[in-house]
Amino acid sequence: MRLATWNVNSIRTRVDRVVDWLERADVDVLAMQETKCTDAQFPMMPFAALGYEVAHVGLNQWNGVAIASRVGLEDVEVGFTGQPTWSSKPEEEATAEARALGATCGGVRVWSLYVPNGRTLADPHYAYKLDWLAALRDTAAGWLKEEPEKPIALVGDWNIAPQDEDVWDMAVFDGRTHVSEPERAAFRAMHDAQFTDVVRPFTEGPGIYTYWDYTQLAFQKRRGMRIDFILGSPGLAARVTGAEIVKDERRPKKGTTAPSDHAPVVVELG
DNA sequence: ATGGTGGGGTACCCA
Repeated sequence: MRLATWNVNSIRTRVDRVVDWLERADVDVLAMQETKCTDAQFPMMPFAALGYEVAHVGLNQWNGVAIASRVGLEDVEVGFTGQPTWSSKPEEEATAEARALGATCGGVRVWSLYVPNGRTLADPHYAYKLDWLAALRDTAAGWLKEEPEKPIALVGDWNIAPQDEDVWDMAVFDGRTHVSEPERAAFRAMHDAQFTDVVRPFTEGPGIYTYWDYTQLAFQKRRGMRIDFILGSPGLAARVTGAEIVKDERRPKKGTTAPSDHAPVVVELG
């Protein structure tokens, strides 16, 4: 089974590129972030034509997460049921932001996650980001307490560069979000909760990224960030046989729409 | 040069 995550930056704009990649990538499950549409606006037909079922949550033009699967799509769940401390915001607001969608696909519990950006260290969104991550850790740890062997994948845009080598120039990021110590501690805490990065062992840096800013020719200048991750529970990590970052999908192509600013990340499970 | 490029929308906000 091949499981992928991709921040698509608007599925309505990008659907042709996403579906074109799916046709070639032999991916069974694709988690998407930043779909930027409502459920009614999500372009289901191109996915259905390739044999994928899709679950989506997005209540407005911001955010929105989805899971497309051709190996079953069961127990679809928005946010974390039974976790009122899911975020520092009221539950209905957190749901409206549509940052987490779970489903069981081919026996694997998959969560498509769009971690809050944080904006700046002084912004209330930064505190919200840390609260969100703490709630995610506590919730995920609870799942493993119930079922230690359960294969669970926490995939998506984490908006954290956990190591210095995960950004093209640490000096540029001094004092900014994504590299701050509290954010990195939150990412390490996921590992302490037994959810480990299953992609990095197959894609060692430095210079290996999943995101390149649209501005200042960042992609052409190889100025990127590694912020998209697949974290696996022990039961999932034991099955991983390979992983890749599909950098080619970040490349502009003549005669087609612009690429997303993120590349897909894929993990292979035995 | 306080820029650049994208997406959402239709005035700017967000990444």
